[in-house]
Amino acid sequence: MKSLQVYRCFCDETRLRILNLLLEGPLCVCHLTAILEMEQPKVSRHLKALKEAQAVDTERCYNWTIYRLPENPNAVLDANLRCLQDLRREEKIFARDLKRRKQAVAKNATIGCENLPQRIRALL
Amino acid sequence: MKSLQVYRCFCDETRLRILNLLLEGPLCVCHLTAILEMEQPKVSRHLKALKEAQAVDTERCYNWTIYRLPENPNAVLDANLRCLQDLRREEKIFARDLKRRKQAVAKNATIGCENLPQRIRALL
DNA sequence: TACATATATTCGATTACCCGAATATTCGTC
DNA sequence: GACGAATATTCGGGTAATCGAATATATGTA
Repeated sequence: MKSLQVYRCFCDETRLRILNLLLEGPLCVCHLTAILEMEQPKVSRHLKALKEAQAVDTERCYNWTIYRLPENPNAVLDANLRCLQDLRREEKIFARDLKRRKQAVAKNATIGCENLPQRIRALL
Repeated sequence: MKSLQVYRCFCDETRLRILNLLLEGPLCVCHLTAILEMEQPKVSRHLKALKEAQAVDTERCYNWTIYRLPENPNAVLDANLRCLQDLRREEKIFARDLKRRKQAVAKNATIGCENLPQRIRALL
């Protein structure tokens, strides 16, 4: 049953935190790693689980992989993303993450911009 | 994080099927066992998990334990019970269970009534 | 008290999940 | 081709979830 996979995604605090962060917009792996203060392989593994459950979409952009919420989430995902927004008020960790997200993204308007390859940066 | 426990409840097909059945009204363990065509200890164990996550309420009634959805489900539970009603159209197993439920309950207007203690039956 | 029914719990084995550590891959620069 | 940065995967160990089988408990009857 397909919905079970979506529910399994929501069973892990790290994945809830990632989804909460993506509610504010796309992020690359390195930003997620920094915000969550976790090892990169761990973050990547959770992102893979989310991807397999179709809870996130990805876009490869040079060296970066941008993760975002799907444009047309299925009903179960959609309902629980809404719940997540309510949970922000109850669980401090979500608010903390959003605060750190703001700090991380403020440094660079474009994600990962600080390390963009020279050839690419010249185009901006 | 408390919501994780609720989500873990939804990660199991048997528990989803139980919740789907309870959307139509309370049931006792023996009816659930019959409808789901599973061993009773298995059903009881899943019911215990639902109870611990506060996804069901129980009421002891003579020899029977009646399980029902809580009157005031929390936000996550409520949202996903709604999703479950939509899932009925996508997953045949839910419709099948509802059909069997109707058959099981039709036999006895009162749940478990066929085996009610004589002293109790006299009161009806 | 002995017995029957409904339900709950325990036990042991299997499987699934999560993690840290190490390594692989991909893409761009020099 | 060598190197660096960003990301992905693999490996081994520990923990948690699930199951069937057996057993325990609770309630009522004779």
